[in-house]
Amino acid sequence: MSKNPLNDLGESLGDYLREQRTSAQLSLRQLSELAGVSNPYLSQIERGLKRPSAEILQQLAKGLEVSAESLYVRAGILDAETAHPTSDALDVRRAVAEDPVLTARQKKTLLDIYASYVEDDSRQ
Amino acid sequence: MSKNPLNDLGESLGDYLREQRTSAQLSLRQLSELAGVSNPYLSQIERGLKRPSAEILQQLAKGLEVSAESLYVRAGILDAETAHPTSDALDVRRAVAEDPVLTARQKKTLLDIYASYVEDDSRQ
DNA sequence: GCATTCTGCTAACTGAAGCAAGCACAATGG
DNA sequence: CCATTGTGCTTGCTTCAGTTAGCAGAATGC
Repeated sequence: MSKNPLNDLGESLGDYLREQRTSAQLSLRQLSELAGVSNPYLSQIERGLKRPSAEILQQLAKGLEVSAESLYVRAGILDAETAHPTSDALDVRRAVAEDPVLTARQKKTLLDIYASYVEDDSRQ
Repeated sequence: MSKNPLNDLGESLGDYLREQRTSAQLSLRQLSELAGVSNPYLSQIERGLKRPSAEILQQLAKGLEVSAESLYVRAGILDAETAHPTSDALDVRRAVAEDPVLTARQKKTLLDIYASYVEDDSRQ
């Protein structure tokens, strides 16, 4: 149906990036300069036409002063789903769940990441 | 000197991967099957000839049952240095900060993501 | 009115990620 | 002694991330 293979993730990442960029009062070229990428490429990322590598995401995160992980999650390359929560340290989970400013989606993201950390720790 | 552009990171990642694979008693093909990549490509990754994308790294991590994050670090695409958190909504922050099973780095990651959510929310 | 300088976007190219097919060598075993 | 099946590696090929060069429109100023 869609000839564009990266609709879902690409767009949500792109939207988020553009949102962050504009709210930071940066032009495409300014951010591209900060992040060390070309401005047309950044434009394409923001419109969901290209999906940036993790390296590029890290650069962009630095330029925008947001966490690289948050971009990774948005880009779908950090996901943390394997998790079956262990029964350990419920404080973080509860604090996240009860936080009034987070959206349900954001809560899920945080909980997933947290779960992956806990699982990882017990694994190795 | 070296005609190979990705010596440092590529090799340390490759060495680590091969180490993990062999100690897990897996052949190239077995792991490539588990991770959903081709076996020649995995071979090249392990020898530092190719540098895998974050997606591939995630798959490999899953197959080896190690954390994706550890591979990202080895691949040089996760580094964790960025942020300066804002001062808002202390509950989640405190719960994360005081969690005993999280590493300092993981705490930082979670706090960064949380900060980006909160910042994003108050921004717009 | 026209030049400058922003803004974002398009087009065409380069280089490398990742693939399928297949090779060379050991070890088994009929 | 040769077929089979395992190991890892090499060779081309396709696809796409990321590039440079340049276009179209809005805002400034001479």
